[in-house]
Amino acid sequence: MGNTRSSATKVAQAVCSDAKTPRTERGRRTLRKLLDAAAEEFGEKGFHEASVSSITRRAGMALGSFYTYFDSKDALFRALVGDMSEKVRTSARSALTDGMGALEIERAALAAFLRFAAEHKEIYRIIDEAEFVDPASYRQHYETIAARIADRLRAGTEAGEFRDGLGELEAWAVMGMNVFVGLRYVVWGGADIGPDDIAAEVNRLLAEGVLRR
Amino acid sequence: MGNTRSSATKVAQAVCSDAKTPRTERGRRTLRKLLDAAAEEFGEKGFHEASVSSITRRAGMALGSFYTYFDSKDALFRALVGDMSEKVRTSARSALTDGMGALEIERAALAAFLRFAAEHKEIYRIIDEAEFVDPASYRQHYETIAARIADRLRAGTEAGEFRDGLGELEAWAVMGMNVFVGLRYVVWGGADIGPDDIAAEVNRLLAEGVLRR
DNA sequence: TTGAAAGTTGAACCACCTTTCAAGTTTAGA
DNA sequence: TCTAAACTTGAAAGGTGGTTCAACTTTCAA
Repeated sequence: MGNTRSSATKVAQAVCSDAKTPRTERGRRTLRKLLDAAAEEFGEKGFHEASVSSITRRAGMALGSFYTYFDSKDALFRALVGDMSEKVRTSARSALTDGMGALEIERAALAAFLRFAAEHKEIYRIIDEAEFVDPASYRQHYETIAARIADRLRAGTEAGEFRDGLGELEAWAVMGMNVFVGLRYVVWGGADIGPDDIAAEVNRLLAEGVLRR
Repeated sequence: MGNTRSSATKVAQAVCSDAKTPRTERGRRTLRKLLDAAAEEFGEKGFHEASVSSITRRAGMALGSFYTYFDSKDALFRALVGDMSEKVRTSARSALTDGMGALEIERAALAAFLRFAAEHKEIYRIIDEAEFVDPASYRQHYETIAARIADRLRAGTEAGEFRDGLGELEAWAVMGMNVFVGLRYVVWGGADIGPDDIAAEVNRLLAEGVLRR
């Protein structure tokens, strides 16, 4: 199932600030089960409707075990936000390969993000709810992504492919586009358009804008 | 204080589906006080941290009076989302005047939205939290705004100012830009850039995109 | 083999906060 | 003025669900 020693260890590192680090392999497996169950539960119900007892029930363990791994329901949520936030960033980065042009990079990053969102619709609810449960992580999530987009835009300008004057503000605008089309066409669904087609159309808007020429 | 008979009546109509319509002028004033106190409380604390007793304390009335006007804390929140949602739409529309070009309309609508957000930073938290407390209103809020943007884009195309191929997807992208720059530069603040300058820069991005020419 | 550390268990505690209600006060129109 | 309806009041009921804890089981290294 992919719960090898190394992947479980990675989990423990990623969430170490909020989870009590397990000492044994059994503990690492239990922590992973807890995080997976929590992602489902928080994704379906939201933070406040979700209950610790329901999460442990999903994970197939007793209520009390929860507090071996987390100090509180809040701490679990924080750990999960960090976990998810890293996954989102990783998914976009892994889609980029050498030799891509600046515009192509934006298209590929968006398509990868949309595919990831399709597989993990719960990220929207979890990241969005962090605004209320864990504001610091919420800010950090978006600021980190915006910084990365801003870097890519500047690189595009330096490569002569993009115009001048692209900075942080444009990065936030690009991020907003990506997030909102993902919400509408991937999370909500109902329109017959796949990640690649969405990315292509948004990419055209990003490239040339709306003005007729 | 602006609580004239006619404005209080308007309130009662706007929230009628969730509030119990007051019969007297005193009742309308009390309902308005409740909505204002709730906007503050929900804006500061979020739905779940906010308490009915704290809201009535802010509004300067007894706890029990709350249930004269709303069936539940949820009903109050729904009423408030409807109230806020309408205010956002009104603010953008009121900035548009006859004779504006299509691109200028987008700039003016964004600037007006940003000014409104600066005056009512709580709208972000309230609308965002509707995703969890009142999903139907959340969807409706964004779908309504997206539909309006899509109409404006189509009008721009018909007027020959915008290119072809602008539809719902582009409308969601535009809305995403606007929401995210508002979050970053107005709600979070910290950068010395005002609504008009933000709107101008986003407008350039929308007009011509990022490609060098 | 063995014992100390790690992990598991679930009943019970308890703090919090929404909602109710019956009694009192104010308003508005006849 | 007078009375029925509208509105106000705040103590207390009642439910929910996070958190604790002490006894029990499993793991692992010496």
